[in-house]
Amino acid sequence: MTDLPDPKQPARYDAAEAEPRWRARWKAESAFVAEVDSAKPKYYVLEMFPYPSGKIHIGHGRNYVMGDVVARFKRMSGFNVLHPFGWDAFGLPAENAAIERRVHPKAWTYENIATMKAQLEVLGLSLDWSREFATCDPSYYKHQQRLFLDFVQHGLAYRKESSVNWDPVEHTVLANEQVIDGRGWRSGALVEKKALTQWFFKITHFADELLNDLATLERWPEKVRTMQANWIGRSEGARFTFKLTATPGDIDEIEVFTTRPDTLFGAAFVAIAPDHPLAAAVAKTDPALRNFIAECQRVGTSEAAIETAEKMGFDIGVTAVHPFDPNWTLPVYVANFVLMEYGTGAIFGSPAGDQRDLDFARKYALPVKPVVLPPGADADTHRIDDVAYTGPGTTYNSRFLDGLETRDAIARAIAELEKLGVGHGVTQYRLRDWGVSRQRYWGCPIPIIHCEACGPVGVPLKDLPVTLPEDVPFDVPGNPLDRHPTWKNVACPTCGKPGRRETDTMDTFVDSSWYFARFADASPADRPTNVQATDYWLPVDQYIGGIEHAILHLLYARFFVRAMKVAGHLNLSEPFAGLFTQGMITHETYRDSDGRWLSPEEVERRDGIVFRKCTDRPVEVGPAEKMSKSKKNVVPPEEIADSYGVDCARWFLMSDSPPERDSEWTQSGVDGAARLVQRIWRLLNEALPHLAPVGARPGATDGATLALRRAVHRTTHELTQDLSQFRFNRGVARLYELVNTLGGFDATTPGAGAALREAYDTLALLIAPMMPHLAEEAWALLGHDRMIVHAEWPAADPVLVAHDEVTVAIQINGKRRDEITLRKDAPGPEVEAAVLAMESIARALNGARPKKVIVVPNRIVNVVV
RNA sequence: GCCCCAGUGGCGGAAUGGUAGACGCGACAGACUCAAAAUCUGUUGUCCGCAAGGGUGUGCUGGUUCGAGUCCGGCCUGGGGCACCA
Repeated sequence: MTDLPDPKQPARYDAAEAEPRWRARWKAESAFVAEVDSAKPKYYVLEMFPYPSGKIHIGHGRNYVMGDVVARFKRMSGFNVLHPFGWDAFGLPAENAAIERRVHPKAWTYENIATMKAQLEVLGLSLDWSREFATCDPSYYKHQQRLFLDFVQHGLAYRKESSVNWDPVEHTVLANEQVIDGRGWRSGALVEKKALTQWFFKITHFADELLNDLATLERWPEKVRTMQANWIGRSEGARFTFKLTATPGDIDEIEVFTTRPDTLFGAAFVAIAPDHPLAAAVAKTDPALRNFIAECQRVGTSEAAIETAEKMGFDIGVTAVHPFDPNWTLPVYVANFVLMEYGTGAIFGSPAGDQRDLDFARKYALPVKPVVLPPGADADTHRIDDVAYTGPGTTYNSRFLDGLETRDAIARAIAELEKLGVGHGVTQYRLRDWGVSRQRYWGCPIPIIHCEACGPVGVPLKDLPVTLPEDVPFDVPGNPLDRHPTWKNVACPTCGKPGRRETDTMDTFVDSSWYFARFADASPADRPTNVQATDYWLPVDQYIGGIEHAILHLLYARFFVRAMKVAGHLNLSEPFAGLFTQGMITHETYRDSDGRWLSPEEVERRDGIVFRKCTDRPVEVGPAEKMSKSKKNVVPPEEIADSYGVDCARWFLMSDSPPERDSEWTQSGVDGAARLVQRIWRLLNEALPHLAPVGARPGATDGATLALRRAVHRTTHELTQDLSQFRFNRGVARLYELVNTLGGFDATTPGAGAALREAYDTLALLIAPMMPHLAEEAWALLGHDRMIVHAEWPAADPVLVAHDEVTVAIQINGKRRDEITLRKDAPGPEVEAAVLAMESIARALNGARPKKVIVVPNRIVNVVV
């Protein structure tokens, strides 16, 4: 029996066959390799590069597909597009894998990269792979070491002491995420704070610039700019000193910072950080204070842990003299909520004007004297009970500040402090310098040699890169570089005497702070950047990544380009002209009865109950959460690619949810996308015999044919806007509407051949960014010789986009009562007359006389009675 | 604890201060079929009503406005970040 195709049942689109074929052609023609071309406008689109954690899941896919849709759309729109890819390859998980599975971090990382690259290729991304690198490649981190040395030279990197989370059992520094309820995640030991001398980048040098330039980032989400501004936290206030009545450890004063010097007459106490020098001095002779400080240090270094811990203080028995009254002394406390890193590590507490100070005062029975009278309040009756008044008002109970408004009182208080010579007005930032030292193996070595005679000396450029030794064991916790028998022993480059290598490596945020610049030209072996290439390609026109990077990564990158500019490696200040923060793909989570996470592949649903596959063990189903390896709620892209085709997955990822919001991966959504793919293919095949030849242009049309043309041009117009504005889900809806219109159009309509040609050509072009393989297949079937990746984005005809009639709702007192269809832009009086003549409106008015008729042209008519 | 964001049918969501629920999913009904799958057509916020029509409805609450999902105040719930996860 022969298998003749049924003319009524066109063959189904075979994605499994077509997709690899088109990817091979793109590759063969190097369709996505970018070259500098000054004749064309450039467009650099970049998705935040991934950490090679093992496998790509469809949640990553959303990020890359989004970027790819933009890249393909811009390429078709005439831009010279750069769309590179690489790997953020240093990091803690590789070391954890080494400890847990006895694989070397390097082997583990490069294997993961190979796996993930193969997965990515299936997604059909229009990437220029010729620029690929991993940050753990010595050919990349070599240049990072050079940048580090340049920063040292320009005073942008320096050493100072700061504290880390220390696991006293494992003798290891712990990351904040490895501290769980104050204990080490593996050892369970109570974590201690430990001071180490570490390297810092001087990001505070650019604090003002980083804050002010946020205003220039017009294509960044407002919320990200707000978050960064708050993070930098510029505040104006005063720094001044309290003289002490005793001088423990020869310390005779405390410098504090405050934004509210106007509340000084409400002061009840002075509080210092547990790691303040005065605390240490007093603790020498006070065992109880030593215990208190030790207790504070068990909280760990994270601000969240410190802020959520119960507020506690310890009176150190020293008093401080009020700067405005030598006869007024205040108790000095060590308090667990005062941070050494912020301001001066000391504050004064004015309980009536600060909630935390008030809680503290109530707890330790300190006086609460209100000094700011809220607007409208009465001085005789205004009381502070459990709620502090933190707003502005009129100063009272405050001697020479009495009667002044908050603003003036602040200025007057600062003037007084200056006159007395004990303080001055200052601008303070919450932003702290960036600590980059990590006591870990799998990171970029800090290219420094410590010499007893010369101090820290930079490794000479000719000796870069300082590479990681590979013969290291991971069965003992701690930093293998520090324990290595030979690696750290090296002669001082300056004097030749025996020296020690710096065994700390760099924070992995350093790696991701300049990779986008290296992508402009990843080839130079002798310098970090090819400035000609960076001048052409940078800044990144569209950067796409998760909102979780809104502050740290993006701020560090903004710092880095400024520092690189100082060192002569770049000519710009802002790395990312446009930013889009996409939401995450979520999926339910599954837990076995023993509490282990299970992947979606390991479970099955039977009669609505979820079981571990092939067993009777029920599985606990958790809510949809961010896809993450740790919770195993991931879906691999190959699974979808093999069954439905990757275009289907791409389409689903762009549909439904707005891209900035989280989106749940569901099977029914994938099914819907698969139906659309087949529907397009079927409609195209059915219409094909009726199409005019390639290049035919529709003449004058009317009726259904004109309506079809209008639909095509309107969709083109709207989709162009939607793609430009990252409204992919709306664009998807518009394309569904167009396909519905095509499905309802009779292809045998006389004289419709040219309009149909236009419609199907346009449809193929419009779906090309989201479903590139199907678009190529359709384009070829439509008789075009060149691939659609080289085709031009269609232009909408404004005449066909415009509507000549509009339907306007009619309200009476804001409630919709009827509607009326009028020609577009009909003048107000004409609309009003038409509306008032309507029988339904007359009935609804029931004889009442309209007081006012509001006519919003082409929108709405509201009759007010 | 602090900073930022979100909340709309059974579900994902749409809506320059101007017809709330586009589009998709699901459900229901019908067509085609011996039957099924696939496909196609229709209905689908909710309440009252045979219908015409009307009430009600965007987390809660108060306000601004001719008009509020949208703007403002106060809350509730969920999410992101908090400097060593990336």
